[in-house]
Amino acid sequence: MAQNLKQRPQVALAVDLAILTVRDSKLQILLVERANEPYRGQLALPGGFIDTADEDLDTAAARELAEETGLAAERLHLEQLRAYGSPGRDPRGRVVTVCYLALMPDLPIPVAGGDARAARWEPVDAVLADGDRLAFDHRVLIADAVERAQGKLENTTLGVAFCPPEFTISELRRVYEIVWRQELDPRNFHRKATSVDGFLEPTGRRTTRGGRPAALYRRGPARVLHPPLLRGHNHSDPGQDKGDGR
Amino acid sequence: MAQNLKQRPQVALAVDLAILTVRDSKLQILLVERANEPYRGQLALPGGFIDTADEDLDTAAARELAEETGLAAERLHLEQLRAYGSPGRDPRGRVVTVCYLALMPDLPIPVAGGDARAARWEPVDAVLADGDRLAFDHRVLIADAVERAQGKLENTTLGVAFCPPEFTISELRRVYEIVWRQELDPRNFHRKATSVDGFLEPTGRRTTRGGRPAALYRRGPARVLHPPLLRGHNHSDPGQDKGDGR
DNA sequence: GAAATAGTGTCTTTCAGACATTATGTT
DNA sequence: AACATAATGTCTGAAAGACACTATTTC
Repeated sequence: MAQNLKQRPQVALAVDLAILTVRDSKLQILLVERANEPYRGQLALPGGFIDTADEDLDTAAARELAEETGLAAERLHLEQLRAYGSPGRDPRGRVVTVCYLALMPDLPIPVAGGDARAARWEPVDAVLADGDRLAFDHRVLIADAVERAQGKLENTTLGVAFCPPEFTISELRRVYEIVWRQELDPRNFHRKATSVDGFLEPTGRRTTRGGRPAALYRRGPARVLHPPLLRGHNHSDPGQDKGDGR
Repeated sequence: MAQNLKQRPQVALAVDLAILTVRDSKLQILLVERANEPYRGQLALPGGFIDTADEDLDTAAARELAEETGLAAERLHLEQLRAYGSPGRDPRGRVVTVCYLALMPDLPIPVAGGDARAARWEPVDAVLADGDRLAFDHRVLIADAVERAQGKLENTTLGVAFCPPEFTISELRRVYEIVWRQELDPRNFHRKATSVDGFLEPTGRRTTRGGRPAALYRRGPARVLHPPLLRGHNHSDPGQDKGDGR
């Protein structure tokens, strides 16, 4: 092992954010247009290099998130996705990035970030379909982030992370349908959501809109779903190889 | 964003391996005894700094795995766990490590690694119970690795990664029982394992041991379990907070 | 009343959990 | 025969999927 750290090759370390929301009936991701080379003019995940030498990865991610959205990280879900470190992923040199996944409700906030970069929401489907618009290997990071988010909705109560503080069961179901790209039966979903202990807490209040007023709920204390809320089998995919292994 | 990478603070990047196996009816992990300061004499995950500047993270992990076990990574399951980068985690300075999780059958191989370090199997329960034996923050990495492995067994067919090329259903069940620390009904497990399409392939061969000979199976092409094979509810844990969020 | 959306109920199928019995080898 | 382990079967209850109906609001 290393006697002296300075003798070791060092790398530049960055933190990138995959901030997802459900907006306009689509799963969208916050992207910035790069002002400088490389990939000038293309879209990239917000992020940046670790500035202070004594900054924790999670802290750095939370800081970036606050800078980009103006939101304190405490109010959002933020978790590490994974690290990416292919040698050629940044033309400037060896850059390893740790990507974080954030889930947030559709707030009117993000447009004006702390710095000059123009941050905007983009539908993930469109962005993934035209990967050439994306800088670096961010197409992969985004795909991984979406996959992680989809899985989270199965096993945890994080669907509510996409919802405002008070929401109806229909709104929550629409989140699931959009993130999973799959229609769900409203009655079965209602039954499941209300039967899971600690998932939803009734507020007593109701909406007032088109049809019959819907009951408003807030997030409950539960964090895991037992048993999970499963996506329907994708029978077109026999589950042969998800490419996770080696 | 950075004009010049060299102006950015750089960090030392390491890759650590959490190599798990089921051995001696216990979940065990391959650890090395540190020969140098810091944490001299304590146990640590095998790993090392990224040597060549042009080495991919996955490649570096596979190389370390081969050095440590003498096994080609193609035959094992190897996946990235996550990155760890707390400022104080290495007293020598800022070191970010990317931890990889490997699952392997109980092979008589690992003892003699390529280098002089004494690598040995240790039961994870014992190591986690006495965290003071471990160097750095490796207690956390190991706990995370075990948790990931447990989850993998629910949703994927990776239980077989702990088994030799041919194995019986009882052996597979024991893997699940040991990793999950939970007894499973042999009959229900047998039913489930054999009913999942592509999970197991009969070899036609049988064991010859104590009681009635058991049919031998090999790993099938399926990689995901649909529906998942769930651990029993842990009713002592109401699932309030898994500490994943922020 | 018509339209829109919310909420409840029922039937069926699938699957997990609990448990008994039979099968096939060794000593 | 005694023993050990493997394999199959049966019953039950929980939960998912499919589907019909009732409820409450606005226009």
